[in-house]
Order: sequence, then structure tokens, then C-alpha cells
Amino acid sequence: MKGKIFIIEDEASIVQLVQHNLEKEGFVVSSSLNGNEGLKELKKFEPNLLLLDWMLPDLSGIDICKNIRRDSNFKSLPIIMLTAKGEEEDKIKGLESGVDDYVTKPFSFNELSARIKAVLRRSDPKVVANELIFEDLKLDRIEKRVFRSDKEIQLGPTEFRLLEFFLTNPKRVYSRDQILETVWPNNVNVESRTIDVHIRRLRQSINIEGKKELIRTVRASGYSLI
Amino acid sequence: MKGKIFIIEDEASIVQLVQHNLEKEGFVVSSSLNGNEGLKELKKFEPNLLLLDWMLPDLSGIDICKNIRRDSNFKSLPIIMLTAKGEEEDKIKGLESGVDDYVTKPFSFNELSARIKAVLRRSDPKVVANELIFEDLKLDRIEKRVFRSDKEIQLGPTEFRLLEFFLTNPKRVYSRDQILETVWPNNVNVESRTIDVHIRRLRQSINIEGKKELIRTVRASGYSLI
DNA sequence: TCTTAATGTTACAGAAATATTACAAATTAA
DNA sequence: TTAATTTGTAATATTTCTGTAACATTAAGA
Repeated sequence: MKGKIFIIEDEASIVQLVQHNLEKEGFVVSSSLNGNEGLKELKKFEPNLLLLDWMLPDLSGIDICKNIRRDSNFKSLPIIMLTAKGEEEDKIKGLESGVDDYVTKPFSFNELSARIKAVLRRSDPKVVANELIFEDLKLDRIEKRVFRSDKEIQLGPTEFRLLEFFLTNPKRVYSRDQILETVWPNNVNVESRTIDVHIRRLRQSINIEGKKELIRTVRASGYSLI
Repeated sequence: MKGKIFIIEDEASIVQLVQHNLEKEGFVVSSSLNGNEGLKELKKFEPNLLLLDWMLPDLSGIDICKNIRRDSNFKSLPIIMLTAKGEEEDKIKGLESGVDDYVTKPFSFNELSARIKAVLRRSDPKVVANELIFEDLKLDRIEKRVFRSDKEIQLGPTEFRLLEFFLTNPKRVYSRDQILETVWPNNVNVESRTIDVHIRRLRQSINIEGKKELIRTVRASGYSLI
């Protein structure tokens, strides 16, 4: 079950872009171009998260923030602030007014999306997918646990990330280079053969007696989750 | 759903040729003959991929590239660089400025098209066709799987490429030389009779009981997919 | 029908890719 | 600090794939 997101932001183009993409991801979205009205609508809408522009024509983002925090119904509403580059970042960072995160414009939708999910995951795990599931394999991103057929499996950090990666796109074949780029921290240089070893370790961990192999080797191409 | 492609290239004849052919293939294409303007238009256009000339009158391709990579909205926009022959290939190859591929002029449209699709397939699989289908034969380029009448078939790497090749132009007859050029990695020398053997292996794999032969021998000419 | 060139088929050795193992260095926990 | 875990790599084993040569079969024209 995806959650509800409210946007208060005066640049219509941004609202449009974000709203459209979030809806495509399954969120229910409502928005306002204006601070005062936005506040009212927001309280009717009861979102799981608020995207809030820092600089609005009528009310400043900060004022809205404070207003919200005073209202016992919304005291713990997660807020992500949208700020223009260089816009007193320090103030916002240090801000104890209860902003959960902030994103500086211009931002890519993917970046924003990732932040939203990260915040929701912490504050309201129900509304965001924390579990990646494929067949009888389950990975919980919050609890950092992995299960095969309801039996918990112990993985090292790298094997965990590797499995997480495969689970985001089951069946798709990834080359060793693609795996390296995504699973390993940037600018780390490891031999591409190293991946074989981690694949082996992952296989060994997730293959329990009597269940089928889940990682497929595609010669000359790479690996995939079946 | 095909994607959007933007072209920045000052030779009008090239732009025309490429734009026309890409549109014929179903892409939405926009272009600019000029670096500075191109940058602006590009950001409005929001393409899935950029074709970028290496040498432009005003800005160099490299500068554009850097500009794009600094903009968080376009940080991961795939870029294919167009370069004249011998034009500091090494620099471009070694380039860490985030070019995804490059094509040297003069190039055939087919070559360019193939590169574009290969890059898109990695970065943005939604916008490019991943399944090649002919009668009851299906090849999935992302999952690297082949099915005949919904029954999965196991192929070695070369047989996979060979079938992929035939599937891009069913019914067309290819000579052994054409097959060699396209299916085998460049600068590899193999006997042309070797192809017969691979055809045999491919036939053996894709011919399932009760279904008709799919590869046709055209004496003195070559082979085709029926 | 005979001849011949082209294609089909088979088997096999070497090559290439992947799997496995062991170990030392690096990291983390105790 | 020591102990335990995790990581990357190199060395080795195993598997799978490739190209070729040798021989078989087929098709088409003389």
C-alpha cells in the first residue's frame, strides 16, 4: 500500500513533473501552489508525507513547518524541504524545526523519489515497500534480513547488497560490469572475477536443501535471478 | 514505447539523415545545429538519449558533456559521441566524462541505430523493444532467453547471437560473409564453413518435435529464417 | 546417371568461461 | 588488544563452447 503525498510548491512545472511521476509510482498525490491554501488542503488530505518549498510567495516554508508541528494531528508528519541551490543550506540542515530531509533544486526525480522512500521507510514503513520478494525469497530492507522459505538466512554486507540488486530486477541478466557499478561503492576497483566469488557465496547461502537454484549463470553475459 | 532522442550536430546533412531514419523507427527526435542553444533545448526536451558531435563550432562536445553531467536532472542521460575518424579516439575512449559509447564518422545508419539501442537497452529498457518474435519463436534480449512455442530453449552464446541476427530480419537471406561480419566480433578470423556448423547447432536446438524447420538453406547464397 | 560443388553431420582437441578453494589482508566486533 | 568476520585475489579445477577437419549426403547440371 503506497501512501499519500502532498506538495506545496509555487513553480507549476515542478509540481507537474513530480506529481505525475509520483502518481506513476502509485502514490496518491495532491498539491497546492500557495502556502495558506496549501495548509488547509493538507489538513483535509492527511498525507503520509509533505514536499514543501522553502520559498513561497505568501508564507515561508519555515512558517508552514512550524504551523504543522504545532498541530497535534500532524506533529509527526514527515516533511521534505525543497530548496534552491545555495539557499542557506546550513540553516536548513541545522534546522531543528523538524524537517526530515531536504533536496536542492534542480533535482532529478530519481533522487527525490529515493529520498521520499527513505524518509517513509523510517517514519511510516507500512506505506512503502520494504520487502523485496521473489518466489520464496524475501529481503527486508529495514530489518536487513533475508529469508528463504521463511527460514532466515545470514548474509555478509556485500552478499546482501548483491541480492538486493538482483531482487530489484529479477530475471534480468546483468554483466559483471553492471553489477560492479551498482553494487560496489563508486571508485572502488575490484577484479571482475571477484564477482564470481561473491555469487558463489550468495548461492551457497540462499540455496537450502531441496529448493531450486535461484541464480542463473548466463555464459558470456553475466548473472540473473533465475 | 520508443523514447526521445536529441541530436546536437552541426552538419545539417547528418542531422537530416539520422533524424529522418530514427523517426521512421518510431523515436521522437529533436535536434540543434549549435552547442549553446542545443543545451537549452535539450533540457526542455528531456530526451532518453543524446547524440553529440565531438567538434562543434561554439562549444566542444566535451564541454557539453560536462555541463550535462553537472546537472542533476541529466546526470545519467546516456550520451553517444559522434567523432570524425582518427579524432583523438584515445582521448574519447579513455574519457571518464561519462560518454556511454561513440561512433566514428562516416557511419552507416544501421551501425548507429544498433549502438543507440544497445545503450538504451542498458540504461532504459522500457523505451526499446527487447523481444524479437517470429512465428512461435521468441528471443528476449534482456533476460537472454529463447522460447519455441513457449518452451525454453538453451543456446550457447554464439548460437544466441546468430538467432538474434536472423530475427532482426526474418526471411532475408544472408551470405556466410554477412553473417560472419555481423555475428562474430570484429577482427576474428574463422572459416566460412564454421558457420554451417553453428547453423546445424542452432537448428538442432530450436527444432522441437513436431514443429517445422525454421532455418532455410539457400544454396549458393546463404541462410535465412524461413 | 554420373559428376561435382555445396551443404550436412560428426567427433574432437584446444580455448574460453565459470566454479571452487584457500589464504592473507582488511575490517569489525568483543 | 584479540578474536571473528568479511573481502579480494590468485591458483586450480571443471564445465562449456568453438573452430576445424574429415567424411557423408544432397542437389543440379551435363
